[in-house]
Amino acid sequence: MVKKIKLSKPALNRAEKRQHKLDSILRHAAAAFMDKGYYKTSLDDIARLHKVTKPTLYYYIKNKEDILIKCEDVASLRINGLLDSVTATTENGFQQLQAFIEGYVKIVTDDIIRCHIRHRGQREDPIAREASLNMHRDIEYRVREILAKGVDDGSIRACNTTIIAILLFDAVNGISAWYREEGEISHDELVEQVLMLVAEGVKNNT
Amino acid sequence: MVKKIKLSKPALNRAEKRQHKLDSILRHAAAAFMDKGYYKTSLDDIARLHKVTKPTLYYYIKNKEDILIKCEDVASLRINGLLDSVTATTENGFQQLQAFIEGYVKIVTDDIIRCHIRHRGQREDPIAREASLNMHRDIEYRVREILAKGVDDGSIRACNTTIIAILLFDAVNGISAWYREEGEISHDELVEQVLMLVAEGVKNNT
DNA sequence: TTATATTGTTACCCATGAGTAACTTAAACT
DNA sequence: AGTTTAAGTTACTCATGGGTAACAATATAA
Repeated sequence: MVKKIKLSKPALNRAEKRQHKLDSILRHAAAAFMDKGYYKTSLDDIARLHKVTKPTLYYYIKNKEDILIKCEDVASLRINGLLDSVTATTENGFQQLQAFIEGYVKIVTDDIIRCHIRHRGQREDPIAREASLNMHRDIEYRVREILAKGVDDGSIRACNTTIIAILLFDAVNGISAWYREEGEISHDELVEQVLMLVAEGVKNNT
Repeated sequence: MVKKIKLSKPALNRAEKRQHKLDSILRHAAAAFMDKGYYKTSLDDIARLHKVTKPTLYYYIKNKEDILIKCEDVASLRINGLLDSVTATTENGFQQLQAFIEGYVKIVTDDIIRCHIRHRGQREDPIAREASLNMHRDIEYRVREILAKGVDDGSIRACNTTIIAILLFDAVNGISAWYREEGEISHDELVEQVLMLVAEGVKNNT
């Protein structure tokens, strides 16, 4: 008889497993929210995607809205992480803006980011609502700061950085609603077109 | 005793009155949808805004979703009307694009237009959903045609008109979510900034 | 092996809100 | 005037779905 090897600690401890489960729930939920919208997605739907029953979800989340909040936390980390790395360089403002857009177009197809973009500010709890709006404002503000830096160092023309930041951010956020990686348009072409628009506009000056 | 003057036909006949009531319902509904979102707005809420009771609404609308559909019809008429007048001129593509953006920024603060932008495609009935998406696609297509005309006549630089049309359209549609006429930013400043971005981008080329 | 905390289940409660039936009041056209 | 149509009301039905209580199974630790 083969001697049983005593298994050392399982590959993943409880906390890690729990975290994985939560991540999976958030992913499934975000995908469902993007597919059918928040209100048309029931907790039973989400539970089914995750192959558990509804009450089990409550072991990982506080309530339905908490899913949205947790998704947003993940999205916030990723977007702010991108902004951190972009603004940490010694490049000029315009180059940082380019880098941000490139990075943003890469992550904007992720369901959790898409979910955040589509559902931000849609909270029933006024505190959660405020937090969501503030989080978005903070990000927008950081984009504005990049523009301001560019205006300052001369790489970006003088403009109302508040307005321009919102317009640009809305344009790239919009990508999350229509762009599909499997579709006709390649990622590179998309980035190229966005960058050209941002840099030069559309007017022909030749 | 004063002789009673026989009143001639009332100022508004029934069909007109009915139309006015319907318009008012749509307006109230659109405002409520923008304030709280479609699903958080009950028919009782809308009825209350209109100072009637819920069943009365059913004299004017088929069901809740029908409100969204009727709002969209109004929005479609206005946006396509703008596109009609813009494309009827002999101006070049870039000038037509400018004219469209100017006109669009003017109407984008209207609750019914905002409601359409926010809720397009969000239909339970698959046929209504398809209709909503097609309507939006048609408009987007017409913007693309303006760009294509501009590329053709040399007023707009060569670009992927499909992508650029969506990006620009998303940027201006986004305005409906944040711009308030009572706010800090004047309408003229907003239009100026949008047109500058569209024309020249943000890069400083001096 | 046994005790304990962790996951999970079945079966329910209950608030909400869309939609309807049946009835009342007001207006308009002979 | 009286009849008809429009417009509105009160009082319901009923499906949906978030959330919970109470119980069952599984895994970890002693």
